[in-house]
Amino acid sequence: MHQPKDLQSAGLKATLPRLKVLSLFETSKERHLSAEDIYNILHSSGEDVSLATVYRVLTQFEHAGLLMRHHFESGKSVFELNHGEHHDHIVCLQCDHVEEFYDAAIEARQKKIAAEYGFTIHEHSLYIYADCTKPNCPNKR
Amino acid sequence: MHQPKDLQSAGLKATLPRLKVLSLFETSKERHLSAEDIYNILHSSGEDVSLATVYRVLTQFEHAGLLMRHHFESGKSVFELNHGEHHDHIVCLQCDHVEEFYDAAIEARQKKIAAEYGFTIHEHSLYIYADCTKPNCPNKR
DNA sequence: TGTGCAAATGATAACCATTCTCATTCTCAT
DNA sequence: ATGAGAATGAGAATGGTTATCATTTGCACA
Repeated sequence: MHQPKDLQSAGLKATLPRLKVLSLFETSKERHLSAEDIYNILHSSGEDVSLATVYRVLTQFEHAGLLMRHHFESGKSVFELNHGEHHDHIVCLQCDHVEEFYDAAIEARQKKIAAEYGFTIHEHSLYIYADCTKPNCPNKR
Repeated sequence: MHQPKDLQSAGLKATLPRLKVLSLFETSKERHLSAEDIYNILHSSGEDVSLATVYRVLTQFEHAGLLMRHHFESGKSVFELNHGEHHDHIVCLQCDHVEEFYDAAIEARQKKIAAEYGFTIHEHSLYIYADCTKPNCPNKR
């Protein structure tokens, strides 16, 4: 993990802050992290990276295709490693737990619909907001 | 349009700012409006409503079921009249033009997928970001 | 293997959308 | 009409994010 090569080939210098952020995504149990999450995790393990740098690095990684940015209803951006396979999300409204899924039928319908309306699809985001069934979910139902 | 009755039955007093905002949604050509849009439109027609009130009224209308709130990638909330029929959106990334669509196949698949993962769907949002074909769209392709 | 320069970082101010505060004004049941 | 409580306006405050700029760092080249 965190080979300088990844960054170099993405056209980014292998700086310490960038290596730390990338490594965090590769080792963290939680796939989906916000800028604040990253800032807090790094600081609590003694790795001081400025919040401004965290934001800059996340945006750069997004543009370089290393990360994907998501806008959940929380109002803040959430990032995950771009493993190259498109997928959509189910987000629990109570505990923010996220499940990923991919459905070929939905993808196909979307393409068809966009074409009908004369649009060229750039990307799409499908978020299903729901109540999950994790035992520790604060969801009361 | 803008009958006090609508507001009363929603449990809201028929105040001037509320009537103005509601009426704006009912008469505006653009179905999808942000708080700032509304503030600007009202002011440019001599109707002075405080921006804070616009935000308050929008949130109240959303809770009352009169409006629906959407989170597009623009970063700001966008509202539209709740006509009771669920639909999804295609948003042009260049000119913010919005098309609505409904696809029974996609709806069915979503329900099925959520069930497979053990979720109870609360709501969902499907936004397709694309390039539109409006003649006045600043989209360069 | 040192050196310079462009690029990256840190600290903090600025920004933007939105919410809060609180004194004043309005709505509406009486 | 009137009074109690709700709604409003103005501006301060907030939260997430971006911009500024002086300082530091990575790295191509000598």
